[in-house]
Amino acid sequence: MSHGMAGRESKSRLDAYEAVFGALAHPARRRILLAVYFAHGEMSAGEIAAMFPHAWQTTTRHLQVLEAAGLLSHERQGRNRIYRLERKRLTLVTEWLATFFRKP
Amino acid sequence: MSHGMAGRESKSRLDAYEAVFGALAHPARRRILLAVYFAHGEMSAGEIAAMFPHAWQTTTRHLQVLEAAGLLSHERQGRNRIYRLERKRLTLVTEWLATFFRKP
DNA sequence: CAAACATTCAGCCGCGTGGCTGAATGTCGC
DNA sequence: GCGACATTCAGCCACGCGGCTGAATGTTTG
Repeated sequence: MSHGMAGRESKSRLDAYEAVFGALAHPARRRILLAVYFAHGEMSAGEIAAMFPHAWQTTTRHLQVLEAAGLLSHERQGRNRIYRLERKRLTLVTEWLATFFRKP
Repeated sequence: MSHGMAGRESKSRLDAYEAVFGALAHPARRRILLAVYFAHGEMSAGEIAAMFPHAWQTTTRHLQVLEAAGLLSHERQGRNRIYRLERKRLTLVTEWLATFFRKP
């Protein structure tokens, strides 16, 4: 018990998978991630919302889901909100997939 | 236009992403894939259903979702249905992820 | 063939999700 | 400070999803 929350870690890890895979399930959210990536990792909420036909309020919620999953972070810049891609978080998925391709 | 259905391909490809990411969104379905993998790639519907607290009919539907996404296939063996893991299909996800980690 | 077993098919239902609209918040320019 | 702008917050509604139960299908064994 040297490091404190040993048992907890795996619990919250499962939640993390849940959040990340859940976030990736929606096509609009996958598009957002790709768009931000191709815009060199940063994009304002307005620019992102402009990509979609639906109301920007809807996009706002998608952004919140992505941020809650740890896939995006934001920072206020003047009157805009700049969203930044958190690529490290995607490695969770990579890890999960890697299980299936390990040679025994 | 040398290869014929050029425009179509990307359409169905998008559907494929939709199906695969959608299938992976549910924790029970992720568990099923892992379980089948650790059982050396094959498992009967009954064995899979036994892993979960909920009714087996519910698991049946999860299996259908996974099969529709191309992540599992099945084959009748006596009175059991044997499900087999289709690892190749997971490479769709790998590809999608790879985009984010290419060095320019 | 009948009974037992493994599994799916069909239909019901409650809840979360994703779309919308209408207000609220925060920031810049004059 | 006021008005314009960018963005979020709050609340509404419809639809799909994932759970359930009850019947149907197909297969083996005596």
